[in-house]
Amino acid sequence: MPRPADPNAKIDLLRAAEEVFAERGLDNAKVGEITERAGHSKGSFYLHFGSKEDAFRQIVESTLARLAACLDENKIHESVRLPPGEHVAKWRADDLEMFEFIWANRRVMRLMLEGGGSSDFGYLIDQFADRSRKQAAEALRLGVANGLYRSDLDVDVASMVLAGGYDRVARELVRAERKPDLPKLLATLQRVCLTGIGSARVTAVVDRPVKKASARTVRTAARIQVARRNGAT
Amino acid sequence: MPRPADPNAKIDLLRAAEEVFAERGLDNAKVGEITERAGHSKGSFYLHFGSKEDAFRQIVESTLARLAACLDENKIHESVRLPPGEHVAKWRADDLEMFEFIWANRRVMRLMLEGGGSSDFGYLIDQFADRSRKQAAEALRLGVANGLYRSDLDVDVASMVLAGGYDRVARELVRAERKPDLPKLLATLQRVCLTGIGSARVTAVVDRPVKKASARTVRTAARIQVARRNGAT
Amino acid sequence: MPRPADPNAKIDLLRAAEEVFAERGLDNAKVGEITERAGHSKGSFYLHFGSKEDAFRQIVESTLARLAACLDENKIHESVRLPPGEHVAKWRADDLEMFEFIWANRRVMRLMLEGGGSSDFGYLIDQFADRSRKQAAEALRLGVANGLYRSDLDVDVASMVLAGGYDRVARELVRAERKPDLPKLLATLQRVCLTGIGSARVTAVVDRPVKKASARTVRTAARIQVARRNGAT
Amino acid sequence: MPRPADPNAKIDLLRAAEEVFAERGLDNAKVGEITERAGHSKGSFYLHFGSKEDAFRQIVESTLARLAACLDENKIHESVRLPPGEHVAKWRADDLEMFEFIWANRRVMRLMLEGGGSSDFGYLIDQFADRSRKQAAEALRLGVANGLYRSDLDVDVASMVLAGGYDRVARELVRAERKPDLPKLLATLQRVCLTGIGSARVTAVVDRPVKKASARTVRTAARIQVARRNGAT
DNA sequence: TATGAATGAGCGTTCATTCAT
DNA sequence: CATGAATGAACGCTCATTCAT
Repeated sequence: MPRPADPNAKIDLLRAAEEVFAERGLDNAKVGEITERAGHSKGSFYLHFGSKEDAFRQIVESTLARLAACLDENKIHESVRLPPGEHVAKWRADDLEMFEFIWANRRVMRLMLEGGGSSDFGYLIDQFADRSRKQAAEALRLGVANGLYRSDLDVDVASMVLAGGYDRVARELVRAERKPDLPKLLATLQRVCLTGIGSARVTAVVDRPVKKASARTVRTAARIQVARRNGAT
Repeated sequence: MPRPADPNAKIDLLRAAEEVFAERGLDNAKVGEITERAGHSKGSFYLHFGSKEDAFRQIVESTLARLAACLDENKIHESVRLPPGEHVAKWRADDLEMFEFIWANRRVMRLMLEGGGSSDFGYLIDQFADRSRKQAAEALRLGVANGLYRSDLDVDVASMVLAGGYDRVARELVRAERKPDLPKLLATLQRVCLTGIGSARVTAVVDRPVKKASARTVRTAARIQVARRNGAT
Repeated sequence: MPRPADPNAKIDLLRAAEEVFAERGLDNAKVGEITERAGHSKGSFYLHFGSKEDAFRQIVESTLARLAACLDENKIHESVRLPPGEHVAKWRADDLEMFEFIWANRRVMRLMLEGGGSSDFGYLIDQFADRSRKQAAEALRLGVANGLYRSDLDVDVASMVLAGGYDRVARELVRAERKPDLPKLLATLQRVCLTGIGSARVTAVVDRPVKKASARTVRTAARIQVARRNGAT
Repeated sequence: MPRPADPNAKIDLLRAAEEVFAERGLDNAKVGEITERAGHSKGSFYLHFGSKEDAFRQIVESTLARLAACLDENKIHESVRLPPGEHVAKWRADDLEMFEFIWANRRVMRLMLEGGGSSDFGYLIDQFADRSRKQAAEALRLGVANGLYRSDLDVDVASMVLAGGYDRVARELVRAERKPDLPKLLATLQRVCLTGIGSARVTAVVDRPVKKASARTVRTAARIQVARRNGAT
């Protein structure tokens, strides 16, 4: 049964594609299932997309682009110039915006965070991960320079922890069944990132720039490597 | 006596399979390519594995099992009972063992961390992520009880940051071309986790349990949601 | 409007499938050969049939269903109520209809009578054989009650002979190169069935219900069994 | 685990092959299953048989050869020279011998009667059917000449009925779960063949040589053919 | 002779993409 | 623009047969 010209065709198809990609991953998604759910014909799919991969790319890239706006360099430059109290509040507001977006688009975000079900698009995910880390690094660098962050901070490693921590929160969020209290969650997240986990007793032990590994650690590591050489499968 | 079983057959096949799965992902890996690279026949593959998926599962599960040994609960219980200095050293030694393993098995680890190229095995990755987070939470809980970690720590959120931070470091590691100085890297990582990123100026602002979101944050969030309702696709 | 469905596609495929199944049997028939002979693509085959077995089933079952109409119970009930002369004529007309059908569909009929070339479909053939025998038994029972057939008839055995005799005629027919004179053949067949093969001299010997095996026969049988015990594999 | 030289190897393999062929048909039987059930190696199978088909042929042909002995021409020549009473008794004894053999070898017999599960061996079955019919024809011819059978018998058709009737009884026998009372069954079978099924009322109608089809029958047949041309699928 | 691991040709089926209407 | 029947390359898996021991 043909239907009249449908200006919503592409939207229907994108929505259905998103659904199917999310459920099955790129490789196991069938064009036929997408068009069936969209209520359009297979031919219509190829009127709007060059290929199945193209549809996937359009979905992922548009989401990625919109998400990237939340990780804007300008915001960072602005933010680090603020006095501590406002900096912290701005940070939280920016995070909230980003996580609201992630929640709203959790299906696609989850698809992306879990690799898209195809190794061919790993680059997209990597790209985003690299970007978020670089932004974190830049923010830390500026923050250190502005006295917001610890002057002895190893920016490379800290940016990994920061990006990774946020990444993990995002991964949990996209899999959540009910929307959590985001402002509260993000405030706590921020606080953990800023203050770390150690009590005074412990931070005293580590709270100085690490020059090099202690002799003891090096010996332990050596033992482990020897063990592995002998026994690993 | 029949021709004796080629003792290398399965190993060759596993190695080749690992290679091909890593390059193409499960779905796009071709059994023919695996056997060709392994230098064995197609039939031989099915002498050792029930199916392509079975080979994938064997590779991933055995790696996962060996990795799980590095995330042992006993270690945690031991570790938190030590005095701060030793606790910190033990932590680093355990981390080193784990990351040495990850480096040694970086090809499979990368495959797993990037979703295996198939949505059917997402559960494996999820499972591991859940596990690592639960272990982190348990460690934090005990550490707080023992006075090692801040008494006002939100264990749920902090465990996400911790697991996420380590996760990210692992992701960078499996993609690294040259082996980094792991002891140094892990010491820095540990230090960041323990002390956080904030300078005294900033931590002062946030260094108290968060009761609820500030009025300002709530207003910001509301604005965002309205914006999304109007414009998001 | 899409390209309209090729109305001949399924018919072409069925014809070709029938041909190939008849030549090679189900198991040795190759889908590729069927589609090649049909002048359609391999994909087209799966547009019309769920599997090779499904195509086989469709061919066999539709023929079987149409054939079953020739073995209708109603016809039997009608027929046995007629006076002898008309009964005999009706019988011949019904047989003619059935054997005309068998001739017209001799390729499929032969396929079926010879087991379809696959043990998985033996049940179809058995089913038909059972049915034809049951119909014969019913017809005989009614005929005996109506005085058309011998009152001392052993219906069970006679129905086997009847069904078997017709079965064999059908088997010869489906392998015949030229169409025989069916009305004549069937008239003769009917006559043999009705009057038997024995001359008066011989029928006198056997023309009474058999009570039990004679002593001589039993002794013979015993000898045979002993012989078998000693020598048969 | 190798076993000592086993002179029973071929017998074990034949028995297992018979079993598997009977269960699955030639095409679906797997050499691996045969050797497993036989308790021998795959290699051993090919030491005794050139191929799977060869094993099948050996099984079928040896059974067929032994069965053929039961359909011996000499017996026929002997039998028809006997006076009626003895002729009938001899017939029954010969039948009994044959059906005892069929019962004893019912698994292979069933395999053969049902087409062996492969069209490639249809010729064996056809061959046997032709042979049994020819023997029947020869017996009838001689019997007519000797006044044992009706002088107006159409030997060609009657031999089909005879061979078909016996064939059907054999088909039922090979599928029977318990051994029937063969002497009684065969006596009844013989009686039906000799005397036919018709009562005097009916045989009177047909008991004369058929010259040609009646005008009425021909018209009926014509009607049917017209109908088929118009309506057949 | 006996073994059973190894082989690889072969086939059923899927599904992204095309194109006549 | 829209349709969906048609296409055919591609791939997982099977299993009869071989042969080093």
